[in-house]
Amino acid sequence: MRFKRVKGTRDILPGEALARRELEQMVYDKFSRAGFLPILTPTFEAYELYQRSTGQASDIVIKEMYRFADMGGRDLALRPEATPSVMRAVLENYLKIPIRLWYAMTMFRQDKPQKGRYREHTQIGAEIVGEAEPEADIELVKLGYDLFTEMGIKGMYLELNTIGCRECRPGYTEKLVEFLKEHQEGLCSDCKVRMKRNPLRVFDCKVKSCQAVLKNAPSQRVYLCQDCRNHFDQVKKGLEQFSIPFNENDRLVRGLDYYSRTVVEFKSTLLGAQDTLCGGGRYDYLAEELGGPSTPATGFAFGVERALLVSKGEEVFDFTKSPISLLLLPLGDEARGYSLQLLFKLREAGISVQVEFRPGRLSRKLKHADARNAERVLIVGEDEIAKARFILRDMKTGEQRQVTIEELLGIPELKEPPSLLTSGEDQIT
RNA sequence: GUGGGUGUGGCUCAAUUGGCAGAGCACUUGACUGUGGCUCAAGAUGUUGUGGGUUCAAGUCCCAUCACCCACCCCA
Repeated sequence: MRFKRVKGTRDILPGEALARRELEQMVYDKFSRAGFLPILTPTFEAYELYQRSTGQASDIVIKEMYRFADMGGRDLALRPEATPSVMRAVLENYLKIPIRLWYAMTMFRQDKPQKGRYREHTQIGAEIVGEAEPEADIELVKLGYDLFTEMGIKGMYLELNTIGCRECRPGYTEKLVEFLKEHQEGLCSDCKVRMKRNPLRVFDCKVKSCQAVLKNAPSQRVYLCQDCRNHFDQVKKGLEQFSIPFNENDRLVRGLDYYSRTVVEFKSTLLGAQDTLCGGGRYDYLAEELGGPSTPATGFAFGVERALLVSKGEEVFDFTKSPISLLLLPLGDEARGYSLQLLFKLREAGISVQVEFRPGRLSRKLKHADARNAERVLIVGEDEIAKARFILRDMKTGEQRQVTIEELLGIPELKEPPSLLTSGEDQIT
């Protein structure tokens, strides 16, 4: 029985895995320097956590969660996103706020897979918990912007909006619903449902007739309270001050229920209709929703697979070409055991080295060595062991000479870290 | 949930109006018993996604089904 991977999941082969490590290292450095601490939360949580935070009006909760019962009858779900877990962890562990946290964790959503979208995917995110100031939003956006710039994200642009707070949003949604009701006949069936559940989401609709109706919809701008207006103005001012280009888009809402005030999306023109690379915003009420004290917070998260897709494109390291710095070629049974000892000795000295144990004549072994991209080989035969002098052959030039183990340890090139990464044409997909 | 596309050796793809399932790459072995890359020779690899139907005959035509890819919705 040959098995296949489950729909929407992927095997991340060495080439891509290496690229991801490189990315994670970069992110780690950047976040650490900005005072963000790493956090890891469980892969599954109580279903209710997401229901209460991500929201009953979100598509994620309505139809995309992996929900299951464990043997104790607990109602659980694989995490579809991390923010609720992070906030839950902050509250549950009474972490001292303010605190800056970041994570790189897998997420699970049961939607239909396509390019750059998988049922299991990795998100890297950052959260500032306990700071209500617009500067926290600015800091975060700047952090993301620098990160994506450094990654070489192509066609990147940024959309920004505010969706008000609990003071001013109700007044606005009332007006919006009023308007939508008047123009109900022009709306698609989905929007009619959204109108009742989460009216702001109608702005997400791509149906042309709906967009036509929405063209004349009241703008939230007009209804913002003074505090929200100030907050938004300051965020915008900050971004301008630090030369971060953005489009102000009063149609940008977000798919999740917990957002308030600032919402932001990083997009790439390379991604087509599902162009969102990174999403985030402020969620000042989430802590209270989860039974904690009033705790303002703001954060963002991006999909690693998607980010890699728009930074490196289809190009990824070709791991089949990753070289072997030194390969030992034992000849004969006795030489195999000897080579293993030698292998460990050389490794302890910091040399990157492997052994070809498979049987065969020297010519066959050399052929294998070549196929494995060995840069040098060391021939370990009975004669060499007896004389304690081995033949070191440069596979590129074909030059070879006799060396003792002491001489081998003194060759500086062998101590250089292995260069596993060779750029190639291997496919991400 | 909706729409489109593709399924043939490990990989990339051929196969005429329906007529013996093929090539290139990769792989194995040998020429070469301790010196690779080049060359030459030989070899292995398939339920043509699956099930049914039409036919003397189906990779090819028809029906069904599955898988994967792409797009929509939504999201990262």
